[in-house]
Amino acid sequence: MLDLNFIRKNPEAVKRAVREKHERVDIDHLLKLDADRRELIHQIETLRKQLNEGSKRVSQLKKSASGGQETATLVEEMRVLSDKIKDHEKRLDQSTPEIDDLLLRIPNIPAADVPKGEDASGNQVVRTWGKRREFSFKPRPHWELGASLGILDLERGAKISGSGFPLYKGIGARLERALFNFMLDLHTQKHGYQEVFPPFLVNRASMTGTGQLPKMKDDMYKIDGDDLFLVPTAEVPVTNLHRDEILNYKELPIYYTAYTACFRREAGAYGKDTRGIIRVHQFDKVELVKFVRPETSYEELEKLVKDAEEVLQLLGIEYRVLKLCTGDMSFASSKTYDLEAWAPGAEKWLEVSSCSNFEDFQARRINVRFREESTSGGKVRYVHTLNGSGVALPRTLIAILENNQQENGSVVIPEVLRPYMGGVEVISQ
RNA sequence: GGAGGGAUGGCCGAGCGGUUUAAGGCGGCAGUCUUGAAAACUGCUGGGGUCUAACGGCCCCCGUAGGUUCGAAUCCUACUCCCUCCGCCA
Repeated sequence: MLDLNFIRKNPEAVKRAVREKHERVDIDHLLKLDADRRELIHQIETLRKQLNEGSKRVSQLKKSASGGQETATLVEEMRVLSDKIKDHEKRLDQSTPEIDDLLLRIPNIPAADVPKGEDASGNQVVRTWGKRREFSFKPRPHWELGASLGILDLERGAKISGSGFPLYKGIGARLERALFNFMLDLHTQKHGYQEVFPPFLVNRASMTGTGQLPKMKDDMYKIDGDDLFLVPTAEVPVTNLHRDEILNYKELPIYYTAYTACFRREAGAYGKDTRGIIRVHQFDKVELVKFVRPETSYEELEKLVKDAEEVLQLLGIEYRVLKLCTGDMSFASSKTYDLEAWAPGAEKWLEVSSCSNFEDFQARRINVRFREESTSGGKVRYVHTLNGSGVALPRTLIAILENNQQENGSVVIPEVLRPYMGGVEVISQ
């Protein structure tokens, strides 16, 4: 959510951001509603002041126990005034939700160095890492490898739940577990993140706070009978951890990492990436979340990306880093880097991480602030929030299977995972 | 699921229709004293909105939302969350 005061002063910049991110919000209409609202507030406050003064006089008159008639007249006057205020307040209550709703639909403004672009084709490759493996045979896609190795059973997953709910078995299940344990250990032990294990169901306020609602409501699983949603990413519970708090400057920066399963309906993505586990309704992910001082957030974004990259480097997966253009970045983001791993079987780059600086956009929604040092005036300011996958599992698993496959169909386990696998070096039939 | 108890500022805690402009304490910050620190003393110390060039003024916030009243932290209703006990249960 943007600062309404900022919108008043910079309507053109806001309109540009709305256009660039392909949103539709009538900013002029918002400003009109806002002006009306402020006029109404002014009226109410004037009336309320009169009411407060009148009530005080009633109190004094009653105490002096004189002028019964005067008191009765005044009380009657105040009753009329009170009704008038209630009437005005009703009008205010009608306009406020519309303003709030419009505010929630305005996207964040892209940072100055974000490339302009309409869609994914406008994204810039910032760097690549790793050497493309030369295969002496035609690399097979992960769904074939997974099935023949008996570690991935999509048919039975579909039987239990439906298409897009993968079932990992045996050494495959262990590999999945090894991956997120490895990632959590790396981030907690080497990168200084605190591990949290949050709820997988969250309430509406949390979903709205991080920006999934109202825009993405069709992409989420909603619990029937309760106002709860399955988390589409750990970003939601972890970022909401400090909702409505004022942090001490000494606490910043705060780094959290969390494993959760993630649930996404992927409405509107039907027919895309239907083979294998490239796009599924349930997947595992290790998330990185930061709360930082505003001055440091872009520096913190670069560090966050490096932390995610290290996961891929240690796993020996070829990847590239993209800086997303205005048209392809998410609603709430100021600047986003995507990490894409190379999958030689599926023959495409797969997004395994998306790292964003939201500046104060989320902080404003979830009301997370911090108090400055008293030497800086002790002012209360919004923190900046960041997050990124560190990293998403199914596609990382795909990259491992497809990159590390051998001609006989077996797959070599990356060395860093072997301690988590009971020393298993190769998955074979 | 059933029965009770509770929710007040960063924390503890008073208040139970009108000097509440939310007592008091703790914590925090600044100052005095001191070579420095501690102690003691003094002062300051929540958030939001709105008007103003600014100084500052005014309005709102005592879990949330309604209601009663000239006036609500205080009375009424509903809801949420926490605690205790019972039942059920991994």
